[in-house]
Amino acid sequence: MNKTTTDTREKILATAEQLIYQNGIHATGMDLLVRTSGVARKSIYRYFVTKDEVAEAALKARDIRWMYWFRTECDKAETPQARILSMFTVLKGWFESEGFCGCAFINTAGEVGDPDDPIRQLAKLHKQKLLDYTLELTEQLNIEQPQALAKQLLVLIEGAITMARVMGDYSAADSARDVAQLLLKQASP
Amino acid sequence: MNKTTTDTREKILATAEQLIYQNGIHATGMDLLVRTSGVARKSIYRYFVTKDEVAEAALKARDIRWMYWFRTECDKAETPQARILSMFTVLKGWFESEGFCGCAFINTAGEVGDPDDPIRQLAKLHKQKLLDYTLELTEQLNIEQPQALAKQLLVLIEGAITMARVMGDYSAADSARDVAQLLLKQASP
DNA sequence: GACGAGGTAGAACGATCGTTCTACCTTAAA
DNA sequence: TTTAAGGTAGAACGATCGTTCTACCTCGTC
Repeated sequence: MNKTTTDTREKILATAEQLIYQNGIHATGMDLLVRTSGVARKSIYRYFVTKDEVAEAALKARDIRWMYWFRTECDKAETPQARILSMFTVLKGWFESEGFCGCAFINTAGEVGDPDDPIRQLAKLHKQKLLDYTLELTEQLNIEQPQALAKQLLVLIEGAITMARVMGDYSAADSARDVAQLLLKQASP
Repeated sequence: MNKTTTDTREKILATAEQLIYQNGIHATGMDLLVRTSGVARKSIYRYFVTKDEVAEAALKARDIRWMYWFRTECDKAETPQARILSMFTVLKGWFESEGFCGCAFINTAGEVGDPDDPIRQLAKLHKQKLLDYTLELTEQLNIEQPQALAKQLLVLIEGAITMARVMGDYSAADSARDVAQLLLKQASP
């Protein structure tokens, strides 16, 4: 594969990811994608059969990038407890970062009614990955029920993200963190 | 105002609410609304200037109806503690009810990019009402910081709803309930 | 030097969108 | 009985949607 070809493909995906994240799938037209990316219509349809395929690929890319970013940020903390708590400070940093529009997968899942739609499956998979990570962290605690705690932590994470998006209340991350701290104290006394 | 006129208006709103809840605002076209409601195009535009106005009115109606339902369901419990915990069993009943598609306001907020859009403001207002209610409940506990607990409870509620919608995991309500129970025990020993 | 692959610009297609308009029916009040 | 208001059915408008097509440019390779 040529260098310029991957460049074009990357440019399409990066632009689509940004546009979809900001405005959603429905509101992101091919015309806007062409204009914003600077890539010709024909070139887009060379790499992707349909618009939905572009959206799917863009969200897949975001899934990988976001998960990698979140993991590496949280893994910087040294103890298992600190890693769990740092999830919420990392989240707050995300909320306060420029261009924050909530979770792309919660948002796009909201505008797709069909549960069998590939977009919905992508969103579910993304959250499953996040649950896997929280489970990874809780298993480092050597507690009795790491699964139960992991799920409770995911509830807190999703709640904080949703409140940040819908209410614009970024301090929801702090509230979630406080609850997480209590959960940790309760789990390993 | 005539009887038939309010009937027509109600039919429009009820149908729009259902369609928007299931498929989102963008995916709900006027053609589908006309066909599903059985109300003529001209009649719809007699009551509403634009489609956005229909969506706004439909969501406003849903806000009132949902909040009333949620309050009355939760208020059935007799003690303040029980009312707080019952929020999560009520939520689980909602998740398992037929046609559940998550929270209409989280969903629609996801497909509207502009934070100043009336739909976004409606979503924010809805969650504010929910926070007001949780605060109402926590204030009945006679604890030190009812506001902090109310916000933590809202995080749990939003997290459970989001997990139910995105992951299809309705037992998230149970996880949230367990955490709430711990919070209650911690708040008023 | 010819050539095919991959790029750009933009016209154009049919479908669908929100919206308006015409034409006719029903009903309660003047 | 006439009239005006509110209802229905559906054609039709312009705009925009996703998609395809034509025409031309720019390369590295045989």
